[in-house]
Amino acid sequence: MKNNPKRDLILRAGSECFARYGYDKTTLEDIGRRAGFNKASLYYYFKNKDEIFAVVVLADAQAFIADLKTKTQAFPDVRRQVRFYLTERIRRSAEVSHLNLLPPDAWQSMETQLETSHAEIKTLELAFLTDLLKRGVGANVFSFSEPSSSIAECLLDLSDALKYDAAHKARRMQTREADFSAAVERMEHVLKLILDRR
Amino acid sequence: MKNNPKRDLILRAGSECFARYGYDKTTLEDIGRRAGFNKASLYYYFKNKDEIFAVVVLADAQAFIADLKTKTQAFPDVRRQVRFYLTERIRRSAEVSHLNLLPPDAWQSMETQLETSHAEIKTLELAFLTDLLKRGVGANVFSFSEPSSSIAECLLDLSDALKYDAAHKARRMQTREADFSAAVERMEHVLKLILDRR
DNA sequence: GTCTATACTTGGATAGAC
DNA sequence: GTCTATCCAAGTATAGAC
Repeated sequence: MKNNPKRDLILRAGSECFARYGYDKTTLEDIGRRAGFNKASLYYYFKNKDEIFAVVVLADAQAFIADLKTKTQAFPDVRRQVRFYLTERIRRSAEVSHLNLLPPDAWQSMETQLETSHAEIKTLELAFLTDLLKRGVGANVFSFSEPSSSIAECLLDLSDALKYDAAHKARRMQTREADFSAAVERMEHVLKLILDRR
Repeated sequence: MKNNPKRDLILRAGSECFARYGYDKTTLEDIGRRAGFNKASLYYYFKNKDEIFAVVVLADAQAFIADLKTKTQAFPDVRRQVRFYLTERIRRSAEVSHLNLLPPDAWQSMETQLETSHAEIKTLELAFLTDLLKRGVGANVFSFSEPSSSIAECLLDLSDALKYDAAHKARRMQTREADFSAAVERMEHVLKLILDRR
C-alpha cells in the first residue's frame, strides 16, 4: 500500500491544500482536483480525510526538521547556529503550518495517530539544541547557571510560542502571507538577553 | 436597539458557548437553547452569527482587561505587580479564549469590526505596563539599557505568545481544561532572566 | 416578537456502474 | 481503479403563521 505513486500524488496535493487553506477549508474536492482525481477516488487510497491529514502532517514535519538541522550545521560558530536554528524554524514555519490551522476539535479524533510522532520530533529537536548549547559552553561562548537542557527547552518553547503567536496574528489581518519578522526579531532579542550575559 | 435585556441574554449565552466550544462548534441552536429562544429568533436581534460573535468578543475583552488592571494595582510593590499582570493574563486567558478558537477564515468577514477595538486594547495594555516598569525604574527596582516601553512591548508579546501557545497545546491533548501552568512558569522564568539582572 | 417549517448549501461518505 | 449519482448530516438563513 505504501510507495504507491498515485497515493503520493494525493498526499502532495493534500499537503499543498492543507498548507494554503487549513484543515477546515480544505475539501476532498480540492485535493482530488489538484491530484487529478474525483473526490470519491480518494477513498480507495485512504479511509477518510483525517487519515490523509495525519500522514501529510507527519511527513512534512519530519522532512522540515531534517532539512533545518542540515542547514544549521553549515554555520561556522555555535552562536550563529543556535540563532539560525531558533529563528529559521519560525521563519519557515508556514511550510508546516498545517498544525496551526487545525480546528479545536479535530485533534481528538486523530490524537493517537499524531501524538507519539509529535513527541518524537520534539525530543529530536531538544537533543539537537541541547548539544549545540553544550558545545557552546565547552567553547566558553556561553555560560549558564542552569543545565543546558533546561535552557534549550526554554528557548525551544519560546520559539514555538512566538511561531504560533505570529501565525495567529497573521490570521487576524487580511494578509495571507504571515510576517514572521516581528517574531524573529523578538526571538533574537530574547537570545541576546539570555545568552549574552557575562 | 442597545441595552435590550433580551439581546443581552443572547449575548451572555453566546459568550458562554463561544468560550466553551469555539466559534465553529457553537451553533445558533446552542446559543438559542441557552438563552431560551428558538434559533430563528436570534435573527430578530442580530443580523447573523458573525455579529453575535464580534459583539461578544469585544465586550469580554474590555471587561477582562479592566478587571485585570484593578487586581494588579492591589499588589504592594512594582515587581509583584508586573509579575502578576503578565502571568495572570495567561492564567485567565481561557475566559477570553474566543479569539484563540477562531477558525482561519472567519477573520476576514468581520475584520473591520474587530481590528480597531483590538488595537485600542493593546495600546491600553502597553501604556499600563510601561507605566508600571517606569515606576519600577524610578524606585530603583529595575534598571534597563533600553526604554521601558520597549521592554514592556517585549514582555507583552512574550506573554501573548506563551498564552496562545498554551491554548494551542491544550487543544492537542484531550484535556478540555488547558494547563497554563507551564506557560506561567516559563513567563516567570523569563521575567527573572530579564528583570533581575544587575 | 417568537415560533414552525423549510429552503439552501456544504461537505463527508457510500453504492454501484463501468 | 475511477467515476457518477446519491445519501445524509449539519448548519445558516429566510418565509410566513400566530
